[in-house]
Amino acid sequence: MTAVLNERKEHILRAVVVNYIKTAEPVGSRSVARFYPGGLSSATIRNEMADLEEMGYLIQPHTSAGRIPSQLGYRYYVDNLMDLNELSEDVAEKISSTLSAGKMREIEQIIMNSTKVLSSATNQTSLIMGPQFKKSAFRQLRILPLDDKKGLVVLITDTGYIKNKVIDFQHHLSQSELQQVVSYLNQKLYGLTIDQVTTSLINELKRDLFRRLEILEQAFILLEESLKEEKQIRVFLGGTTNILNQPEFKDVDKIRRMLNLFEQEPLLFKILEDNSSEDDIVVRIGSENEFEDIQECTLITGTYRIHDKTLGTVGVLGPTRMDYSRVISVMRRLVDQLNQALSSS
Amino acid sequence: MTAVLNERKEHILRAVVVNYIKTAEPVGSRSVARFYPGGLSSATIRNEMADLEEMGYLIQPHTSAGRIPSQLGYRYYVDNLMDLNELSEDVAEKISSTLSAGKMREIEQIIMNSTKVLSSATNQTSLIMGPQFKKSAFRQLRILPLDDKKGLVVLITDTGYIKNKVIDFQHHLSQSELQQVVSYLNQKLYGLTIDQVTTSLINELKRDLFRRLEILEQAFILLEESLKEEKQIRVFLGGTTNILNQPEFKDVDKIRRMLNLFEQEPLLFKILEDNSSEDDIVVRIGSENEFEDIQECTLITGTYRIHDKTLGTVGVLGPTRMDYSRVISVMRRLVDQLNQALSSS
DNA sequence: CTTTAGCACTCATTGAATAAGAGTGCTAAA
DNA sequence: TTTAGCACTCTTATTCAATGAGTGCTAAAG
Repeated sequence: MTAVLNERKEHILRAVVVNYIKTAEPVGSRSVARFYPGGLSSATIRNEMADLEEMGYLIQPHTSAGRIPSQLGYRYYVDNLMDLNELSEDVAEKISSTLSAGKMREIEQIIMNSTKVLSSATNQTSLIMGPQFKKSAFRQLRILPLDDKKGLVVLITDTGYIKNKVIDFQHHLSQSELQQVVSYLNQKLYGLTIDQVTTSLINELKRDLFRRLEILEQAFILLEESLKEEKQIRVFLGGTTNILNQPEFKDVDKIRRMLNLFEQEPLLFKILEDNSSEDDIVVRIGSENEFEDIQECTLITGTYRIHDKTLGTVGVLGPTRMDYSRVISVMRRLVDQLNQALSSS
Repeated sequence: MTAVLNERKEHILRAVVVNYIKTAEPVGSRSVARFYPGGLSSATIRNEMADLEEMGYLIQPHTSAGRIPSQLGYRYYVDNLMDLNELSEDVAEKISSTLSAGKMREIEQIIMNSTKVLSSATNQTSLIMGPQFKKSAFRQLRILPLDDKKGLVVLITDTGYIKNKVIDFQHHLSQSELQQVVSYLNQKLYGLTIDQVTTSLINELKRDLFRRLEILEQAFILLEESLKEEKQIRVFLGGTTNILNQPEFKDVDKIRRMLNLFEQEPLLFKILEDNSSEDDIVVRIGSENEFEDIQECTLITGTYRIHDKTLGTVGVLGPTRMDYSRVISVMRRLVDQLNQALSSS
C-alpha cells in the first residue's frame, strides 16, 4: 500500500494517533517521548515528527503546537499499526444479551435495539439500514375478506417482512373467485424478489386477470406501493447526541449541519448503501467518503446477512478522531450476533 | 383570571412580548415608544414598565437592559392580548396538500408527514403521538395458515391498526379446528378495547380453549405482545434541529439535554399523554409544564380524533419565546385536517 | 396628578494590551 | 546520530478601558 515507514516512525505515528484519539489535543514531542519505549529524547522525536509531517502523515495546527494525525496518518494507522483490542467482557455481554433476549421479536425491534447497543458501546452515532425490502423474495400473497366490501391484503417475504393493507372491493367478490385470483398471483410471483416485480409485470398480470374477472383493481395496490417503497427503506439511528460530546463538534453550526443530515433519511440511506460491500468491514476516513457532509468524519460500516444474503448495513459515524480499534471490534461482534439472531428466526 | 391590567399597560406588555418574540433581545422603553400608537414618551413607558416588572409580568435581565416577558407575562399575553393571525395562504395550502394528497395511506405515514409540516410551519420541534393502540377497540382476529407449521395472526382494530405476527403451531392444526378457535376468540373479544383485554381475561380464554383443543399456545402471543405494546406507542418527531436556530439554545449543554430528551421516546410519550386533554389546544408555558426538562420551554398541544374518539396528541415544543399566535393557528389547522384525513379512511 | 426632559449611573460587550505556557526549530556539542 | 539548550512562535487567558444601550430618579411642565 502506501510507502512503508521504518519502525521508529511507525512507533511515533502510533503514539501520536493513540494519544490524539484519547485526548483530542495535539500531541507534542514530550508526550511521545514518554510513550516511546526505547527512551528517546524529545529532540529526536521532534526531528522524526517533522519528517512525518513532510511525508503527510501528521499535521501541525500552528507553529507552536503539537501534531495531530492527518487523514493519511489515520489511514496508515488503521491499515498497519492498529491492533484490535479484545472486547471487554461486559460490552460483549451487553451485545449478546440485547440481541438474543426474547427470540420472538420483530426484525425492526432487533434493529432498533442494535442501534442502541452500537452507539452506547462506541460513544458514537450509529446508523443501521433495515433489510432491503426490494431484495426480499416474494413468498406469499393472501387476501383476507373482512366484510363484503373490504379485504386485507397480506404480503409475506422470505426475509420476514409482512406488509398489509386494507382494500375496498369495487364489486362483490365470491370466496372462490378470490381464491382463484390469489392462487394465480401466488403462482406467478413466487420466488421473485420485489425488485423483479416491475410495473410492467404487474400490468401484464392485470390484463391476464381482467380477462377472467373484471374486478380487483385495488388488489394490486399493495404490490404497487411495495414497489414505491424501495426508496423508503428505513434507516435507524442511535446515539445522535453522542456527537455533542466530541470536542470537534463544539461549534453549533457544525452540530446543526450534522443533525440536519440525520433528519434526512434518504440521504443516510444513500450513504449506507454506497458503503455496503461484500467486505467484512469498511473504514472510510474523511474525504474518502463520497458525501461532502461527512468529509470531516469517519464512517465505519459492516453488512449483516441472513442465509448468506446481504440484508443491510450497519454503520458508525463520528469524527475522524475515533477509537478505530474499539469501534471495529464492537461492530464485528454486533454483526456476528445480528447474523445469528436473524437466521434463527 | 389574573388581575386585569389597564389598557395602556396591556399595550405595553403586548409590545414587549411581540418585540421580544421577534428579536430575542430585551426590549427597551424607546422601542416600545415607537411601537405604541398614542405617542407616549419613553420616560412614561419606563415608569409603566417598572410597574409591570413589579407586578411580575416583565423581567429585567440586568439593571441596564430592556425588559423581557416573564412566564406570567406570556401567560397574560396568550390569555388576553394575543390575536390569532390568519394563516398565510401558502402555509394553509401546504398543510392541506400534505395531508390529503394520496388518500390511500397508512396512518403512520400520515403522522410522519404531519410532523414535517408542523415543524416547518412553526420553526419549532414537533412531536406527534401515534394513535393509542390500547384505546382502540378490537375488531377482528384472523389466523392465516402459511404452511402446516406456521401461521400468521392478524389483529385488526377499529382505528385502523393492523398488527401481525408469524407463529409456530406446536402441533398440526386442521382447518376447522383453527376456524373454531378463531371464531370463539372473535366472539369473546369483539368491541373490547385493547385496554380491556387484560392478562387475566387472556388466561381465562386460554383455560377455556385448552379444554377443547390442547394447542395454540402461541396464538396468544400476539395478543399478549399487543398488551405490552401499550407502553411503546411511538412518538414521531420533526424538526429537531430547529431548536438549534433558537438563540436560547446556543449553549451546547442545553442542546445536549434537549436532544437527549428527544431520544427517549417513553418520556416524550408521557409528556404528551399528560397534556392530552379534551380541550382544543393547550398551552403550557415554562414551569407550567410538569416535566423538569422542559421547564424552560413552552409546549403547545392539541388532540386529534377519529369519529369523536381521541386518538392521539400533537405537540410543538420550543423556547417560551415562541410565536404563540402562529403556532396555535398552524396547529388548529393541522388538527382539523388530520381529523378529516383520518375519518375519511 | 400625570407626563416628560434631563442626567447620572449601571452593566454587558468589545477590543487592545499583556502575560503565561506549551511546543517547536535550530545550533552546537556529545 | 543523538541530545541539550535556547530563542522564537503562536495560542489562550486575563486585565483594563472604552463604548453604548438603557435604566431610575428628579424636577419642571402640562
